[in-house]
Amino acid sequence: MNIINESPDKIRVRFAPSPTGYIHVGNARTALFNWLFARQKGGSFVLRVEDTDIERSTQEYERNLIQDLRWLGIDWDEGPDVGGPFGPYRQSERLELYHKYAKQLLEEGKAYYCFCSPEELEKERQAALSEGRMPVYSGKCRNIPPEEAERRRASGEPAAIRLKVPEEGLVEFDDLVRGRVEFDLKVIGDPIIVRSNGMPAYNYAVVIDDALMNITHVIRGEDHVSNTPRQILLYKAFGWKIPVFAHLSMVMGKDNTRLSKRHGATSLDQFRQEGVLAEALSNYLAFLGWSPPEGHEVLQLKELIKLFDLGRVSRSAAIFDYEKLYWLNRQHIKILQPEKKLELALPYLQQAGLIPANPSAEQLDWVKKAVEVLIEGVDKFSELPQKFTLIFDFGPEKLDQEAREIISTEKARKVLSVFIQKTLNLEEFNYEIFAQITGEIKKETGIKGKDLYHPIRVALTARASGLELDKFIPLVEEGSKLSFPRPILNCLQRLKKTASVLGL
RNA sequence: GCCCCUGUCGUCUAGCCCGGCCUAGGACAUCGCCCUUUCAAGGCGGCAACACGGGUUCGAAUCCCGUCGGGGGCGCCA
Repeated sequence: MNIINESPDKIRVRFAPSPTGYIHVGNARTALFNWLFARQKGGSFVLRVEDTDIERSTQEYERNLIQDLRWLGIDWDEGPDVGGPFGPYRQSERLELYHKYAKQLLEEGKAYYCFCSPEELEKERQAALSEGRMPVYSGKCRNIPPEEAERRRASGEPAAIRLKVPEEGLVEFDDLVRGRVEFDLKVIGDPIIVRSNGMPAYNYAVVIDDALMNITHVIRGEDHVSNTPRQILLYKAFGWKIPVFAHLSMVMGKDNTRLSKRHGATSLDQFRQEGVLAEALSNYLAFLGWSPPEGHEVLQLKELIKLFDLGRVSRSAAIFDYEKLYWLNRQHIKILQPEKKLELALPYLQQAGLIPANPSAEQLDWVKKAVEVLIEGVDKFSELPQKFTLIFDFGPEKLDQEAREIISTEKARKVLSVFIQKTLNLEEFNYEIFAQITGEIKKETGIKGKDLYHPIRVALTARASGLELDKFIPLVEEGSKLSFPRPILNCLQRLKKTASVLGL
């Protein structure tokens, strides 16, 4: 084994995804828990790429993986892109290692060649299943003399390598989140460690890698608990130190099935594109199955590191709640600096064609103010362009039902005709003028409050709801002076249009 | 089917290990009220859970057994 100049009891964890697609939030949560644990304990976090499934692994997926994890806020001390003393960090580059140790097991008589065909094995499996037994390899090739096995291999017969597992006994381990877990060896057959194509099997490669990389704590999904005894058996066969295991419960969709595209966004990439903040997503992910002793829920990564505790991780599966994620996102958006909000909002507004690709300083300044007020109550940045239509779109000719009702009353007609009359000959408009005029109307007609302001809102925005008018008016006035791809009408222009549409 | 894990409000969970402080706490969602120049945001309040059945005990969400439900696994996938 590698002897590296590092304190032997230093905590080392790893995240070992296979680059076969975009990274799923469930995996991201596993990565996050590993990372939080490592960072809190002053340990090392290793990224290892499990790309032995040549059919499905690609370089591009690996790049995405790295990019997505970085975006989330996770970094690693060792990995395929940054190197490290225990490399290489891609399984496809560690093939000789697997062969070397497989050979060792073979020589020690702890492993053997298996010549059973996949079809044959499948038949046995089906038979066991239909008889209500756990499918366990029969051990048929277990006692083929090594010389004979060698001969058959030399003649070109395909062979896999299996680990010899004791026939009786118990494999047990103390899981950091689930406590003691036991498996009867009777339900564990001799697992294949090297496939007949020469590639290592997953259960074998992880053990070699984890052991050689000095991984002390294996934190992974619950779907691996039944792999654990096989892996422990391998550690024992080599006489290696067995790491501490911690199995995290699964992340489910609303219908209690594994979270999938059907349920909505599931990859980090999708959430990023939607405009969910990385800090909101990591915050939410951390709270799936874990909670700090004190009730605070809106936390930054730094605080999560401080508070995280594997012992407080829940053992039952958690349902991914988009509503709560969006709530957390709103909370994190709220505490962002205005400059940051602008930076994040801009791409969405540009893509919607509202803001030019190279905006002027004045335009940027205006957008910053607009974002500041329009982002209120927005779940994710992708919803922002829709909010901006309040400013950019003005269509009094196509009012919705609610707006139409508001301006259809006697009082509303009165307010509007007076208001429009008083603005008819104005050269400019601003909130002070607005306040003065509404004050006059109140005095002259006795109409006030909702009856007064609501119709004016509709006249100015062509909608029943939106921003407060004291925010809306300055924003529109200022914006109308800047040349946007889609020009913003100022208040007086809006009023004229409304007047003509309504025949006032 | 077999093996493993798991079961507190609709959801995430606190409490469980070390029984009484639990008439079970918080958050999201939902409902209502307040605030208000609409809506939202915000503030306040309401509704809402110990899966079920047996034990053990003076006393059980907490300990034990069983039932039922949910999830995971049972590959020459990872």
